Amino acid sequence: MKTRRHAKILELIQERDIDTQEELLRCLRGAGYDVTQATVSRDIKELRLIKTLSSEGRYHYSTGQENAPGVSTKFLTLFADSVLSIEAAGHLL
Amino acid sequence: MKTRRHAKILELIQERDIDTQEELLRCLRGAGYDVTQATVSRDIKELRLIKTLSSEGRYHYSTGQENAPGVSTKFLTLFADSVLSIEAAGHLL
DNA sequence: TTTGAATAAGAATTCAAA
DNA sequence: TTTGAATTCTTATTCAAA
Repeated sequence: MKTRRHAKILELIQERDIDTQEELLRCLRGAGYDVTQATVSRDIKELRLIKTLSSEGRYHYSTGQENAPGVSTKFLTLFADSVLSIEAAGHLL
Repeated sequence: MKTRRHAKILELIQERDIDTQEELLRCLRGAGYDVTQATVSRDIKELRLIKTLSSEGRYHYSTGQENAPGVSTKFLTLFADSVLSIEAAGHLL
């Protein structure tokens, strides 16, 4: 469960600008992850996300290393979906 | 004045682990910079410092790019001292 | 182990002022 | 422009619980 959520978080912060944990929380909930800010804070720590300053002078979350956009995002999405499938099919394995 | 303080901040966060702005504030005051947390917050933003997770799992401030240690720190110190000298000699120029 | 509720701790911003 | 005081906002942690 946590793994899937982590993948989703990485996906989210690459898709759009997430300024606060509250904002991330709303997005997660929109995606069906019903957690609280405390969990988001822990997730951010575990994922080693950082709050950086955008070119417009606003803070937002990002992974430290800039990864080639597109490819990694797609991989993450794929990964998240895979885990979802495995979990969904889990009882058949 | 701000420039000197900025240089000092960069020096400080490379010398030791600074976990919070309050801690940085104390160090700055120890170095003779009598400012408040509001100013430190702004300085951090202007310097684009980020809060990263150390290997021990603790948060601390750092510049984003890891720069070769030693050289840059010395340069910064030198720079800070230079500015100090210029300011001290300012009325003679 | 992972989580939430509540709280504490930390950081950003506002508003005034010099 | 830069700053501080006060405030608000944001985030980390504690403590209990499942």
